[in-house]
Amino acid sequence: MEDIARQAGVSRSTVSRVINNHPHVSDDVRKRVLETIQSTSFYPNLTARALASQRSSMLGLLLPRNVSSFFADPFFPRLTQGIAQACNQFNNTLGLFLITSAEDEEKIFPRVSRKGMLDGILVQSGQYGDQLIERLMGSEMPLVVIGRPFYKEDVSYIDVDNVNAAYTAVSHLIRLGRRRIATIAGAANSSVSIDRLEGYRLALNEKSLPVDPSLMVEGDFTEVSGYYAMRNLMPAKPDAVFVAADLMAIGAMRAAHEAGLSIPDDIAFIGFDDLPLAAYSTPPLTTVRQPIYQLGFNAVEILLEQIKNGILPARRVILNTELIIRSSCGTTHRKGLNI
Amino acid sequence: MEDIARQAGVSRSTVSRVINNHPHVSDDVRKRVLETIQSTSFYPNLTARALASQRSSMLGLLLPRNVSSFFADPFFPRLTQGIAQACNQFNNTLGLFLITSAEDEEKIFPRVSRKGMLDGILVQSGQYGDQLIERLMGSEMPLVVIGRPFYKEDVSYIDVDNVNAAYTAVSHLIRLGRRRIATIAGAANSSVSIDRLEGYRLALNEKSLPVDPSLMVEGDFTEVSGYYAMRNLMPAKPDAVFVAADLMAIGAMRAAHEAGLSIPDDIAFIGFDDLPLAAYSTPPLTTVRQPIYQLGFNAVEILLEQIKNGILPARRVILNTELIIRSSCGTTHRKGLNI
DNA sequence: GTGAAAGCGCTAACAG
DNA sequence: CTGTTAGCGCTTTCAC
Repeated sequence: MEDIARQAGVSRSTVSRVINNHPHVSDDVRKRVLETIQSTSFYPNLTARALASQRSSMLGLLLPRNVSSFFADPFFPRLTQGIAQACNQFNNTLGLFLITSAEDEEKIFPRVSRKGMLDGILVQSGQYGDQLIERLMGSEMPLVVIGRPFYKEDVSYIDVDNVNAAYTAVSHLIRLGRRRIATIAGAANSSVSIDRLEGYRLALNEKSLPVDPSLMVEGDFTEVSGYYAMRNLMPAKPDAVFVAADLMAIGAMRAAHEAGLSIPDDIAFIGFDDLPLAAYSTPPLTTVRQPIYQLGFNAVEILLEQIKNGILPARRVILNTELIIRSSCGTTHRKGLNI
Repeated sequence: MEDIARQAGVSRSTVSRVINNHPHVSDDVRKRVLETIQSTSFYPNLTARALASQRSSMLGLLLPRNVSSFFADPFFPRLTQGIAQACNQFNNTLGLFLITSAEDEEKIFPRVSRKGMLDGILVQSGQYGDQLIERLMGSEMPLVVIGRPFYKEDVSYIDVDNVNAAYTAVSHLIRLGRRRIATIAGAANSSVSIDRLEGYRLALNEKSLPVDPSLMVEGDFTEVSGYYAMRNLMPAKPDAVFVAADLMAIGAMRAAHEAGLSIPDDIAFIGFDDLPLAAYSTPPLTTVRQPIYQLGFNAVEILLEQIKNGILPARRVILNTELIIRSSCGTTHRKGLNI
C-alpha cells in the first residue's frame, strides 16, 4: 500500500479512502489510484484491515450436531450453500465450526464469542438442553439463530413455519379421506420435530380425530430410521403417514413396499423437505417444500444488518412452506368421501 | 493484555510468551500470569496476533462445484467433517469457500491467494478444464488438493486409490461368474470417474473380457441419475453392474426392481462409498468403502506440515479402500463356475 | 479534498 | 529469564 501510494503520488490515507469507496476524493485522484492498484495487482491485507477497523468481515457458522446427522441430512449442505453464497455476495468470509463434542465447544467458544475474529455468528438451533445459544447470547456478538431456539427471549432467529406446514400436510390427508394418519417424527429433542408434531396434532384435533400414540413413532432423519419406524408402525395399520423428512419417507415407503402394501391405495405418504429425490421416488413423493437455501441466505442478511445497526431489537423471520402434491398421497381415498 | 500484564506485575512480552507456551519463562512467573489470565477470562485477539505473527491459523477449504452436486453427494459433508475436526484439533479455524460461478471465483481468488487471511488452502479437485488449481499453484500459498488433480506437477495431493478400488470390485464380480459386467460411471470430466472407469477396464482386460461400450453409461452421482442410467442399460442385458457411487447404485437397483429383475440372481450390483444407506438397502449393497473422513483429516495434517516446513517437496498420499461384501453381488453366480 | 500521525492488540528481535 | 522497542498493514481522527 505504501508502494502504490508513492507510485500514485498520494498518501496512504488517500489510497485507503479509494479502496474503501469513501466520498470526498477527487475523481482524478481516485482514477489515478485505481489505475496503479490495477497495474500492481495490489490487494489489501485483510488481517491488517480487520485489526485497524475492528471489523473482520467474517461470519461464523456454528453447527452443534452429533456427527451422524450432519451428513445424513441434505438439509445442512443446502443451508450452508445459501449462507456461503450470501457471504460471498456481501463480501464476507464464512468460518465453519462443527461442534461434535463438549471439548470442541470449549475450544471453539472463546474463539468465536470474543470480538476479534468474527463480526457475527449464525448458529443452528440445537437440541433441548443445549446451552450453547444461551452462552452465545451472553457474549456481545451479534447472533442469528437458524431454527426456532428453545429459549427465545431476545434472540434474532429465522425459521420456517413448521407447525403450519405439518398442519397443512395432515389436513390434506384428512381431506383425502384418510382417517388413521400416523406420523414419523424426528428426534424428540429438536424444535423442528416438536413443531411438526404440533402441526400434526392440530390438524387431527381440528377434525376431532383421535391422537393415537400407537400411530406416532420417532426417527432420526435418516433413511434407515424411516424404514424401521415404518415397520414399527405396521401393527397399528395406518392408512397414511406424515413423515417429518423426505429421507425417512423414502425409507418408510421401502418398508411399506416390502410388506406388500400399495402406495397410495393402501397407504399414503407425505414427506418434508422436497429433496430432488422426492420427485423421482416410487411413487413420487408428496412433500412439504421448505426454502432451505433462502433460510441460509436471509439469515446472513439479517446478521449483517444487526452488525451494522446493532443487535436490538431482536428480529424474527418465519418463512413459508409449500405443499407439493405428487402421487404418494393419492387423490380422494378409495373408501373416501368426496371433498 | 496490557491489563493482565500489569495485574501480574510483568511486561506484555512475558504475557505473550506464556500464552504462546514459549520456553525460558520461570515457573512461578508463568503460574502467576496463567492465574490472572484465568481470573480475567482474557482471550487474545486473534486478528492482532495474526497481523503481528504473520500467521492466521486459518485454513481455507475451496469447493469448486456446481450447486447440485455439492448437496446431492454425502461425500462433501463427510469430508468437511474430517477437515473441520482436524482444524479444531490443531487449533486452526476453517474458512469455507463454495465456488459456484466464475464471478464467485473472481471474488474469492484474491481473498484466498494472498498472504493475509489464510495460512493455506485445501481444494477439492475440480473438473477437467478447471483452471483454479493452476492459478492457486501460481500463488505462494501452501496448497493441498483433495482428489487427483489433472495437472499434477508439483502439487501435494491426497486421494483414494480409485483405480485399484474399481479393479478389485469388478474382479470380484468376474470371480463370482459374472460375464456381462456393466458400469455406471460418474461425470466424465472428473478424475474420480476416470480412475474408476480405468479400474473397470483393467479388470476386464485382465480376464480378456470385452470392454463393451453398450455396457458403459454415465450418471452424475445422484440417485436419480443412477435410476435412468440403469434403464438405459437394460437393453444390453448386463448380469452385473459396477456403480461409481452408492447413491446411484440405489437408484439403479430401484430401476432393476421395477423391471422385475431379481438381485442378485438376475443381476448383481456393487456400489462405491459405503454410505450408511448401503447396509440397509434392499438387498444390502456390496460396495467399496473409502475413508472419506480420513481423507479430510489427513489433508489438514499435510497442509499444516507444509505450512510449517515449506511447500516442497510436493507430497502425494493415496489411501486404501476396502471392498465390503454384502448380498447385492451374490455369491458364486448361479450359472457360475466354482472359484 | 488531502496528508500527518496515532493507533488497532499482539509478536519478536534485541538488550540486559 | 525478563523488559524495551519496534513494528505487522491498514484505518481514522484531526488539521490544513
